[in-house]
Amino acid sequence: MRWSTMHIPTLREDPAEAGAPSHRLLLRAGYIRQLYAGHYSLLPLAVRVRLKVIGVIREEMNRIGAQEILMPVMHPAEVWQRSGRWYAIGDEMFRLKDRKGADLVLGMTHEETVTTLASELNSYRELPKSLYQFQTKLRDEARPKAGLMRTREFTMKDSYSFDLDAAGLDKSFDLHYEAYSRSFARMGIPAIPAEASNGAMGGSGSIEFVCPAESGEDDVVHCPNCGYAGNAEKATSTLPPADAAADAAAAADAPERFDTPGVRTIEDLARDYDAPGDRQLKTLVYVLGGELTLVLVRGDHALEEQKLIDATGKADARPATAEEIFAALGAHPGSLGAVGVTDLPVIADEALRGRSGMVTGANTDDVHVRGVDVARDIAVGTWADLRAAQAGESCVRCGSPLEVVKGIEVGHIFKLGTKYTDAFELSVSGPDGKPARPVMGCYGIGVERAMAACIEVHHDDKGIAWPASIAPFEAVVVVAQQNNAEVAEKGEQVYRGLADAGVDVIIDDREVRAGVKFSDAELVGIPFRVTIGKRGLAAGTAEVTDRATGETAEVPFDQVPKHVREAVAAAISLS
RNA sequence: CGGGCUGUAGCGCAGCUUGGCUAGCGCGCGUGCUUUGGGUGCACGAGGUCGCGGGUUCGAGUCCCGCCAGCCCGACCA
Repeated sequence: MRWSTMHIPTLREDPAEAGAPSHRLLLRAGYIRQLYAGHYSLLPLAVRVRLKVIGVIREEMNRIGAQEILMPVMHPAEVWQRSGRWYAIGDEMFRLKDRKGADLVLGMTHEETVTTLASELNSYRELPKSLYQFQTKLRDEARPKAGLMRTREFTMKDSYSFDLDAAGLDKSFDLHYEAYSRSFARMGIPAIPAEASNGAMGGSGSIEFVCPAESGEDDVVHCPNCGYAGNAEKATSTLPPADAAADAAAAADAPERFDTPGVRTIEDLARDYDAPGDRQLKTLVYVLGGELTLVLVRGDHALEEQKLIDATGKADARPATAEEIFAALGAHPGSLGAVGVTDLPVIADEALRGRSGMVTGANTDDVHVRGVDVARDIAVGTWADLRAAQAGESCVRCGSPLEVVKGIEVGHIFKLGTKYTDAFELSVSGPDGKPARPVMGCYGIGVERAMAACIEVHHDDKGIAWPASIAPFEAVVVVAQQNNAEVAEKGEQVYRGLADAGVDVIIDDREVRAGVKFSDAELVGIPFRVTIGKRGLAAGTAEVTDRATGETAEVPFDQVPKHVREAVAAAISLS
């Protein structure tokens, strides 16, 4: 490939609209251009990287025995109606009508479609089976952002496993876990596997792969000591046991009301009434599945909404409005409590179990109660882990202090169960001759997002520094003096030598100053730069420079192909 | 969907507050000379429905109203 003929529109200045490093660099280095919000054209360099990412994932999927297919982007509404998601999903699904007026869906994922294919599985002997594809997904994201990080149109590698039973699903799940771990490692993406909420996908378990990055949207609770990790929506931590003596000291025979004029917050109460946050009950009011519900957490804890949803199975959760609250409890937020409340469901966080001597609102403005014994005074209907784990709390596995890191969700694997095989009434003949319902798993990797995540991790002030495994080219031959016939010819020779040695190489044969070529090579992020110039010509050497480290080696011309090929191989095996 | 901000040449911006002759600057682009291993220097040149629509005015890039688009924060995110 020749730089002089390739479309690589690099920009000298940073584009104004780009915030995240990957967004800025993808634009500036000539990889992508925006058509409109959330929709990007991939230019030649990006297409090359995308194909390499796909290549890595494809190898790893094939390695675990998955088979590649390709399903349509556009689906009849019927299959989505059959699974129920036609009704369950809101504005995020693109819907349209064809000329006959038939309802159609632009696929945001392919569980329905693959399950219709799987109807041709007839016997347990055909299981397990994993099918995968690289296909465009369309999602009407409320807020596309950060370039390729969050778009409305993107490529996803999605795979779907079918097994005879739960044990089989576990195995397929583990195989995908391995394939994902290997894929991300090969692409130089330091993805942390984190326990995650299944969310609306349902099913019995899920792990998301999170690449730590400032620009990420996920919070992951992570133990640097033992490696435990969980999405904030799911992660737990160990708390020190409550101080029984202190509880006893604050306890009372019955809850005791006391006036707290002007007190609205946990902090007010802690400061003015000797009630530290961990001695308070925080009473939140939610509308869960249309029903007003009291949610209790410790005063110094934060509710994790997803845990509330997971614990109750009610996906339509929202905080109640001040009006709804006043109508039900007769008080405003700041003076709410669950003591004596029997007409509303109460769900409480596990950290409150067994506590006594607690302080909470009295459901009268400017009045609180103390000496509350949770077991005695509150009609808790459901106990659950509801609080958000926080940095500094103890790891549930090893007890070390946890940290909270921001990251990008680059992959997610789910145990689905039989939600879709039930809906489509899929069955195979089991070993006993009776019908058996296959259990499914689904597994996704965002291809362009993985590219963005990789850049977030591999860049510096000069530009991108791709891992060799997915770089658009492995090496660039820079002809330092294009107008010097001897230098130009030597550049061509070295270029051919590298190509013949199997190196994915581009020659920068443009009639521009050497400085421009150096800057562009660094901006674009090609791992190895082979510089041919007058200096080296006399000595019979080229300079081979490592993009990531900046280290340069003088290499005799005839050894350049071998040297670079080995350097590339080493770089690829490293990751 | 709520809050904030921004739309002027391919990119980055000034001009708007206080309306006024032909709308400017830097980068990039073209031509020529120059320079030649870290985005050279000089000269000449091309490139604009000032986001769109309406209004006020003798006159609107500038003031007013409406709309659209984009960015950031939040909500949302199967």
